[in-house]
Amino acid sequence: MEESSELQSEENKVSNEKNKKRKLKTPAQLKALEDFYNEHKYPTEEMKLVLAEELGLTEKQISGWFCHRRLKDKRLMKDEAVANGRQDRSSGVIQDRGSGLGQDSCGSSKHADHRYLDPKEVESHGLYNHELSVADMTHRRRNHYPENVSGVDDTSSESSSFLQERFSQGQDPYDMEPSRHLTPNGALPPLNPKGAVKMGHKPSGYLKVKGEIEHAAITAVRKQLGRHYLEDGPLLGIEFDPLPPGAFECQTADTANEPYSVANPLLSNSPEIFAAKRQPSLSSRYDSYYTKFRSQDSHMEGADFGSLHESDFQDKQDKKACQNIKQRQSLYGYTNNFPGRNTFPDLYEDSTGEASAYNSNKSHRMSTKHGVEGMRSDSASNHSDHYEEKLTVKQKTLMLHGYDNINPKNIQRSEHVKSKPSSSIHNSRVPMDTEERGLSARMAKEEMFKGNRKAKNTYCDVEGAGMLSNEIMVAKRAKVDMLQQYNVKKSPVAEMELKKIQRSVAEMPSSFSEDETADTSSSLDY
DNA sequence: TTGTGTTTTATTGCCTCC
DNA sequence: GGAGGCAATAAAACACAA
Repeated sequence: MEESSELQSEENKVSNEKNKKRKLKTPAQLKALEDFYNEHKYPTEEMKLVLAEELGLTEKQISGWFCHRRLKDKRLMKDEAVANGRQDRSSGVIQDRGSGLGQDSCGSSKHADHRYLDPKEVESHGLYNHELSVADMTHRRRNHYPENVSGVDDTSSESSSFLQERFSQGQDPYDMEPSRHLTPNGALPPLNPKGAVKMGHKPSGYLKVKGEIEHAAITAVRKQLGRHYLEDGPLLGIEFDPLPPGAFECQTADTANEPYSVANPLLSNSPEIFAAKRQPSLSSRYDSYYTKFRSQDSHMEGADFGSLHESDFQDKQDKKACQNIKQRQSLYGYTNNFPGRNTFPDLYEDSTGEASAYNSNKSHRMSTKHGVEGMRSDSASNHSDHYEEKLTVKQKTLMLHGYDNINPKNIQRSEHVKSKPSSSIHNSRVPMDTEERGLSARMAKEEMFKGNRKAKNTYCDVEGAGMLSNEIMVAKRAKVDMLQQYNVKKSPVAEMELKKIQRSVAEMPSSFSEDETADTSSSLDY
């Protein structure tokens, strides 16, 4: 298969000139192109050249493919817009596009068409509904090649993520291209929520915002309940001990405004709460969701590993195994192919639109981190749980090596993955331009998904057990370790990477403690 | 096996921008 | 005027039902 793909690629180059009979792109080429397209809808000439070189295609073919791909996207978005329009009219629910914050920029049908957008803007934003379209299509493509795309595993396939690394150095954990969810050993990952794409129908506008609406409703109820609402109250059916006399004597003056802090002193200083109170507008849907999620998880600070769904866990582990390979490649060969741009920092900081939507995501993640750090110190002081501290270190090193082991900015970004939605989203809120609004909505969606999974898992872990926080942490830790071991066994690539990283860690400056390096090794599987 | 519909690829012409 | 992008079109490849 591998040989045939390469052969076919070579054949493409030669035979395309000889006869005009069209050649289908190999699955690996398609995967690479799709991946790249998700990052850069309008690749520069250099990018095209490199892509062409990597994929064994001509630049013309690359250009043509991207052109057609954009057309395809546009077509799909039109269809979707029509479908959504119908749905929205019939349901009368909040429009999906833009999810509130980005509505002005993405909600109008006018913007459903690339033609009305600055191409650069389109690229850097990603049109709002783009992910779904691409996901849908890549999904279809995967069906189109039932023999398993990753089974090709030829050089082009290798170069796909590789190229992505080179040009974007970003990985959105919630990107929905199935191609990225293929495991390094060629097996399809276990079903996960993202697999819902498989259901064939894209989520309608209503379905997509339904969860948000529910959270908003919960928040509303919560505010109505005021002090009576206990975030971390006992499970239903548990009887309370009688309160001691005077138990309510020392309430804050305005408890109605501080239901959370009453319920959970840990949160009283939370900037999230502050922000939630400050933000009664549309965005409060997310804010309140974050708050809810965080409250549920107030004892879980630092134990985010266990809160990952195993499928996602596997996904991330698989992706990282591949990424690590690519990252190392990028270190010795392609760190700066394009002078003046496309280095990682450049991609991050380039605000001209060349950088993909990841830029914004990353910056968000970076900013998110700070709030989380702040909260972490809070919870740490309250919990005095050494496991938590250890996990924090572990997570840091894990993220450092698992995601981005080069760039400090990337490290920060990686922190975001484990971080909870934080106040910095709100605290750093300044008058947003269109791009930021659209981005904000998207980020909120991402965070919501993470939060959903996390909250669910948290509940699962403590369900009916009444565990003390330490026990919870231990349980979670054990779960994480188990999953890590499982993933090492399951993924030979990850195992190989593990050994390689271990070697490279041995060469690291002595400032890295042994503990950290040890954690790093196991964290690879994250 | 065949016919039909869909998707993908290649080509060409036009338009816009620099 | 050249480069890049979009749109239209043709044709090959593919999926699927009869």
